[in-house]
Amino acid sequence: MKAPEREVTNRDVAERLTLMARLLGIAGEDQYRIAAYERAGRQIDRLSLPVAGLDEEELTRIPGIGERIAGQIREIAATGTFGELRDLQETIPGSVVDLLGVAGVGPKTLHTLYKKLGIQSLDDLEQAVKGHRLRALSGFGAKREETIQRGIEQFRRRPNRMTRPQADAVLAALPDGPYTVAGSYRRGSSTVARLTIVAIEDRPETREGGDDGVDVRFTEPGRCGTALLCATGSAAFLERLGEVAARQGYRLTPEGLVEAANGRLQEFASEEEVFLFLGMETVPPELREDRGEIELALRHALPGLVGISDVQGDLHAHTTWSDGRQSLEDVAEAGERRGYEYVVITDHSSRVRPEALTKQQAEIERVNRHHDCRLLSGSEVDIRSDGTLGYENRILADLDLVIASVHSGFSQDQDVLTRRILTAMENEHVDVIGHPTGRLLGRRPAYGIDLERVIAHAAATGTALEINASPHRLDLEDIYIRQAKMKGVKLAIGTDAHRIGEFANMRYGITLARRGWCTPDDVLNTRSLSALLEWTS
DNA sequence: GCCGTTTTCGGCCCGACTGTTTTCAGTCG
Repeated sequence: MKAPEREVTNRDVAERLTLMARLLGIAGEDQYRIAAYERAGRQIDRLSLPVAGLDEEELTRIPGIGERIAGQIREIAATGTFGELRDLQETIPGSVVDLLGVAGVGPKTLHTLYKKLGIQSLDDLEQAVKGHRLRALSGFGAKREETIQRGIEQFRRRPNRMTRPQADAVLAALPDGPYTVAGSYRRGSSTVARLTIVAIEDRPETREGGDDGVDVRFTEPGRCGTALLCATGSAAFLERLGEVAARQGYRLTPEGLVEAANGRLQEFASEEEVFLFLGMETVPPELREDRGEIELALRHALPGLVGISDVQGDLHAHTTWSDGRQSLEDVAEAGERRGYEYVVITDHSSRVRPEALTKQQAEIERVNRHHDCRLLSGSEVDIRSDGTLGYENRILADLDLVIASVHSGFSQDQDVLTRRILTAMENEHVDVIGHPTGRLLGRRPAYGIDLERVIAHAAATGTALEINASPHRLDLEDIYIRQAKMKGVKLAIGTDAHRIGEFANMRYGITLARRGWCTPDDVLNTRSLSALLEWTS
């Protein structure tokens, strides 16, 4: 038995257990046994206490962890894995497990494909689809072959980019030291291909760092301004800024501004000093995309962007009443800790029967008596595939805020999908369209809708569009946020929090709103409670 | 596999949707 090379984290344990669940699924095991491992994995993942130090008795006190899995967790803590998992891994290659990432392929399908057709890899699967070997199996037909073929194409195209939490994890693992994160991360991009950091040293050696997907640039304190500016980009922004400098007789370099006439170097300790020297307003990193910001900065006319401190509440939260893991009390407490005036409870219409919704409203009133942060009664109501909404109008009329979202029928053609959303906006009770494009970063592309039509109709009907702040969605994308804002459409930033920790994702939503040039006035939840309620009524 | 208990085995979240079926299984959220 080999000891693990580093301390085993809860994430490591959770990953092992989740992998066990997947392998059992492919092996065709009992679904409840599979579910037990999935549940255990989720449970460990959300635990704040490090699980590696617990003994078996303490472990079994965690809901969903019994004697068996407790023993396996102890084994993971000691050796990095566990025997039963190793045994299963020997019978099922890892390349088979990866196929679960193909949309339309679930555990049951994969079990059949693996056992009956011996499919072990993406290439195998594609060959089988192309050779029409799937439709020979019972339960499979031409349509499923097409679905899986689309899934394969999408899987192959998936970009190799980090989500922001993945990037944060890489940054957290870096050794301490004076440095600033630059690049697209600093500009607030929704995903990051490569991390760029500027390390500040008194006597920088001439060297290039670049381990572990991190690009390190060294500078000294006196030159930090241009170094950071150049490392932050974007390329288009820097090119345009270079032109501004050139018109004044300078060349922009990471070391400083070089006088064209005599090669003398002008150094700057901060970005602000560079912009000041060039006679410009400081351009916030989120705007540095060459979308007109340089011209405005020269005229000192940049918009006053919305900031996290402008936020008065969260407009999108789930609880245990649907698929969330937090109670109403948990939400009220989380809102209080964040200094919010309100949080809107927006459980899924598909999971809360009308009678339960009435009960929830009573419960919300009860919770509100004990907390300063006011819970509002809302819903995330499905826009069903036939275009109808998940609740009748008389129920929607009773709610403080209604978010309407598409959760199904993603593959409908663009016109049908677009019209579903337009129709939803026409309902007088619908206040917000949730995650308007439905994308899941790195997993699923945006569904095909005509966003220009959606934005125009949002303006016409006075419906807000959501900026979904979940780092796995970050939906709407910045250029559409800006288009919406320019048409007078309000943006509703919601975290879509399913558990307490996710309220902190608001910062991602704010970053995205800033990339869309939003001022506080463009964002619905910068309003006070009374102003918000006035807007919705 | 876990849990709760009618203490040793039966139930485990569920609704919408799709495709392949003629009543259901699998996927997805």
